[in-house]
Amino acid sequence: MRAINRFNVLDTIRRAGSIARIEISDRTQLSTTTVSAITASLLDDGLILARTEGDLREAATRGRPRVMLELNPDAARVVGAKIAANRMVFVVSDFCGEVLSTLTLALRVDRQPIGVIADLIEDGVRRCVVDANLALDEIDSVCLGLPGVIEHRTGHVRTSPIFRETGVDFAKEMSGRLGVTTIVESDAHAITLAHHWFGKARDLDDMVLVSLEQTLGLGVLHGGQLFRGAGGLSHNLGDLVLGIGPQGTIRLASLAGESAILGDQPSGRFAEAIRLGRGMAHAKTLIDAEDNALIGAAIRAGEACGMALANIVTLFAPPRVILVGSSLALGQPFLDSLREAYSLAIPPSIKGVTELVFDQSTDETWAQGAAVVALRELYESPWGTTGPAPAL
Amino acid sequence: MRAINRFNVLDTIRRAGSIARIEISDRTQLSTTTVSAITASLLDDGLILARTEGDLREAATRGRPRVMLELNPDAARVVGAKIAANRMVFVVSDFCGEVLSTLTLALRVDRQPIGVIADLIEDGVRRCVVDANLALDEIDSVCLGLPGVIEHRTGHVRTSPIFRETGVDFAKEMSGRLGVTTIVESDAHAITLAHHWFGKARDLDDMVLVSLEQTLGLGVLHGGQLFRGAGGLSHNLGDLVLGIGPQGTIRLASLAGESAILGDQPSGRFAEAIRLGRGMAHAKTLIDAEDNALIGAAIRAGEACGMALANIVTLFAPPRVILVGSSLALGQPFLDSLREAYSLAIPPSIKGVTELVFDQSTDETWAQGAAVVALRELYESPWGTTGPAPAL
DNA sequence: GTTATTTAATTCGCATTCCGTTAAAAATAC
DNA sequence: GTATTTTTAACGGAATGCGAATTAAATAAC
Repeated sequence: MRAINRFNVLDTIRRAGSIARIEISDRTQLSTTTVSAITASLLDDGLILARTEGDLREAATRGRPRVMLELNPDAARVVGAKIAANRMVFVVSDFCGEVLSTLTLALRVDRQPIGVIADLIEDGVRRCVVDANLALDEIDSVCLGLPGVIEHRTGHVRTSPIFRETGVDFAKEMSGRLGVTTIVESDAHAITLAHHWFGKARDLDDMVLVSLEQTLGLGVLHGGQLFRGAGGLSHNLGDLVLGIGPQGTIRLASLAGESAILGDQPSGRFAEAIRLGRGMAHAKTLIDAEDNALIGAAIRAGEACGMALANIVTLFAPPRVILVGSSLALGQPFLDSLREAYSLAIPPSIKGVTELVFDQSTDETWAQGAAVVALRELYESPWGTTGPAPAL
Repeated sequence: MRAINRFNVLDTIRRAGSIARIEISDRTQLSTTTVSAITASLLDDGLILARTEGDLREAATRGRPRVMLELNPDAARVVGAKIAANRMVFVVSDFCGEVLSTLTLALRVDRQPIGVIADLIEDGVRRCVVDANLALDEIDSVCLGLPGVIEHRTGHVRTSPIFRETGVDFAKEMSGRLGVTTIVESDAHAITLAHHWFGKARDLDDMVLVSLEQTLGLGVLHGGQLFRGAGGLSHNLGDLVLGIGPQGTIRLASLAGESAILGDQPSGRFAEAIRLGRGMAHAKTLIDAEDNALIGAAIRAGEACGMALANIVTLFAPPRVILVGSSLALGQPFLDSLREAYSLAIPPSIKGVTELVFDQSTDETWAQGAAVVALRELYESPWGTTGPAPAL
């Protein structure tokens, strides 16, 4: 009981960023007495801080000025990471989700043995922590966001484009190496929470995010919680079947995956750009130069995505869908055909329910999302009402 | 707080059917003291009953015998209904979900004006209540399960094959006519809860149900709760897009809907059978007689369903999928091609996660599911942990 | 037939937590 | 200084939940 109220107060403070006790009691429907008791205990535990100035009401109010409460950034530190096939981005973040240090490693890791990848990640985490002037034992939790199908609950990576192996118990592997609790999560889920806390879904507890990267991922937020399949399984949109062709099933990934758009030849015109993680940017310049083959690929990919998107909206009917990922960089041809296919495929009965939003986040945002996953586990919401955060 | 525990105790009793206090305290982790207090209040309110005999342990145990507690069937009565295009089925059920009376009306209502349909439903409800030797004012709640896209929260019917109009506020309409709180819910959601309480998902809090009737519907159970879209919107699987053909999008309904399988000619060979609601049964006899046109249609429908099913499993990754609905009556050709297309389309990464279960429930089960929807509202789960019920 | 044993359920007393009210303290505007 | 507003503190009352002891009801043992 106390735990619930305590969490609600803490969560209210987080959402508001900075808030007076009276306001907390207003929003949580708790008496000022109780709020005072709980905030006193939170202050005691060092989870929040009091600031004498900062009352945002009209400067000229009489009466005792409000004491603003806010999260204590130093209450915890976590590391979030986005692990992609050709780059890794790490952030160290404080208890508020604010980034303390960033590290980007541009290197191609896919198809390396697990041990090598784990080595590189371990290295990145350690370096990023040092960059933040911290030691690893000051880190409370680490969360790695990877592409693929991941069982969050068990930390099992069922399949991932960056692993040769399937069924890797990666959370255990990394926890052992780092000596810090390590969570493994789908990168799409991470960016979904990032948008919920800081981005374009701050105002919503229900939404869907589609990530168009090397892998096509999905994040569904329902009642402020990530919707996970059995065992906390993440979704892999690329596995969606769009039809049956002459040589078997046609999956979304084969039309709209990175390699489908850019071509998969190891010695092709993109090989070098892709290796450097600049495939999509390079593609964009070629499209601007009216490279018809590429424009065609982008249009086909957009159509496939639009159709898949319509199906997802049919199933989830969210008020908002956020599209993110490197493929957005393809620009007009891709986006226009996506939008067109979407509006063609969306059934009339739910037209107008869903709003499409495109967002080109930096990789840092993805890593920050992973940090949010870690923070949410620390917050340990008893009844899971973690909601949006303040405008930064 | 008390409300939570009270609900949990009540729910535990419902799931167990018959259970001693000590066992409740075991399962709920509440102290025997608290359980005693709560059960006393439940007994006082007439929601549960005590039975001296019925201790199921080995007959020869020493000690004070257990007093078994069970739901009081008379604590509430609800009406559940399945409204389909060519028939209506009503049940009156008690507080346990047990059926007290049934009424089936075989009549074609689709495309009638709202007023006519409402008249017929009102009539059916009233007659079924009388059949149960009850008066309407002894009914606590009514729930109507209809096909289509329905906003449970508002009682709005966005689209339904049985209504000419769109955007009908049907809950309000029927509440007014009956003078009883009336809930409107998707028929697929109703049968989903029926399976959760009484059927093939008693042991699961997470599962997906696909209903293959005139309309193709979906029910997703997540943490013991129905997963609803924005505004409690129900899903319409028939709107899923399977590809783009020469004349626009190809939707699942156009391949696997009832009219797609049976043909849509008003004067066709099925016209009469369909009108009588025996379309699928008739089709089955023709298939058994090796009617190739129909077998072909069934196979195409099965393939389309299997593919759509694989996509749904890709998105939700439930441990079990239950398939229900009249189309299952088509038999081998349909089921085999469905299974084949499914196993072809299911991505290897989640192979083995999901178990397919086919179930040919009677219409009464659907109506019973609607009754469960009504009962759940009465139970008013504070934290929504309503789970499975005992084998009957 | 009486007593001991075992198990189930209830009663009693205690601790916690919350709320409401009231009062006091703090801090500022007028 | 006085008025105003926020925050803290204190007391009483109410609800809840738990542990320990007690009662209840049956069987086993003698």
